[in-house]
Amino acid sequence: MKRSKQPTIVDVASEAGVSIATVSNVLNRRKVPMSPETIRKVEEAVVRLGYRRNVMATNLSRRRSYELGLIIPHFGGYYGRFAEKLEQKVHSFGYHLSVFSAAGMDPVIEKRHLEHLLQRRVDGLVSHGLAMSMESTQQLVGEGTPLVIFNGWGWPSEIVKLAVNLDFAKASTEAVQHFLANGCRSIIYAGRRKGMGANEQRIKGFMAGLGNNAKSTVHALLDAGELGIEGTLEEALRISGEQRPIGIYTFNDALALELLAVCHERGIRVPEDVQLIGMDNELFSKASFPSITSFDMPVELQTSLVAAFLMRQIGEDLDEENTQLLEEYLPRIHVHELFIDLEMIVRKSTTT
DNA sequence: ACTTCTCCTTCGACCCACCG
DNA sequence: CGGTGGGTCGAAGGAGAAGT
Repeated sequence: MKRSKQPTIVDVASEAGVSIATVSNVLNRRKVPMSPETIRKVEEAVVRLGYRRNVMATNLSRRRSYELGLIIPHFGGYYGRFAEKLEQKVHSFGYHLSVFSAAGMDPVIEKRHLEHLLQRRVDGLVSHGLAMSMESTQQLVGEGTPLVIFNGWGWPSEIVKLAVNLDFAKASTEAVQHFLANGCRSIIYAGRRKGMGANEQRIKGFMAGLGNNAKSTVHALLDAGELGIEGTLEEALRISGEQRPIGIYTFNDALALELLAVCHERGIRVPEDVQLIGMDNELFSKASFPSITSFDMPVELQTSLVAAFLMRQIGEDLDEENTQLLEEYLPRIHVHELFIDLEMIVRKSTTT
């Protein structure tokens, strides 16, 4: 399909009767002194010809693409919100964000996305800690592409300069302590996918929350992916025996909601017999009956930090607000990981 | 097979007229 | 002569097309 030639800066210059550089100055460099007459001629020519800047040529000239890449596990829930917020943040710096999903961690697709982003000469990359392999990340960093990881634990410092992580471990500790304070005599963690970083963090925090109560309190770590929803509830009931109430802390709100539905089906009372705490603070956790206690994900703060740090790595000037943000948070980095607190939203699933 | 041109824009270097 | 305003010039950039 051959397209008719679009007007270029050359056409505008010829139409306005000035040089190409003058057109460029009028359109982009307002600080260069120019007569009002020249500005008027150029602007009129632009309108007459319907000129639109050619971004590819601009990038070629600037040796920058002003494009950033984001790789996330999928587009749902928290990740969708993260992408939307980050898009807004980087846009305020004059950057465009291209978002890709890792499509269930398929290494072939991951490589294809990565290659595509590199061919597009992205100026920086943001990746979820699970969405990219160590090998791909190493390649990226080796080529000098600035990279910020979010929700990635245990990455080697020589690869990752900063990982902006939500403190799932701390939140999980808080969840367990909330159950204990509510008098739960059995506490269960229902997770997803063994070996996943975010899951491991939750388990770590879960055990820390039990602390000295680990011996006296019935507790277990279940894999809901393996057991299924019904199987998870059955196993929780079996392990708990006569101990009530049972506190079930789930990997996310979706899982908590599914468990809630099964409890309703079986006539198990929530929160009297089973208490539930989810994660993500999805809209439905507030709308369900009873509403589900959950943790709010500070996406606003997390994306602000990711954007500000990435911009600093790229060499962009930060405004006062972003400078202050980095000054406040960067001293809190441990090795290269920054932890952000989640806020527990207590609802009816844990209050009698 | 190899070299040169073309695409389009930016930006530092440079030019010229004018003024005090 | 030096400073300033209002411009222009030309190199650079990566990759595909065109020319030799």
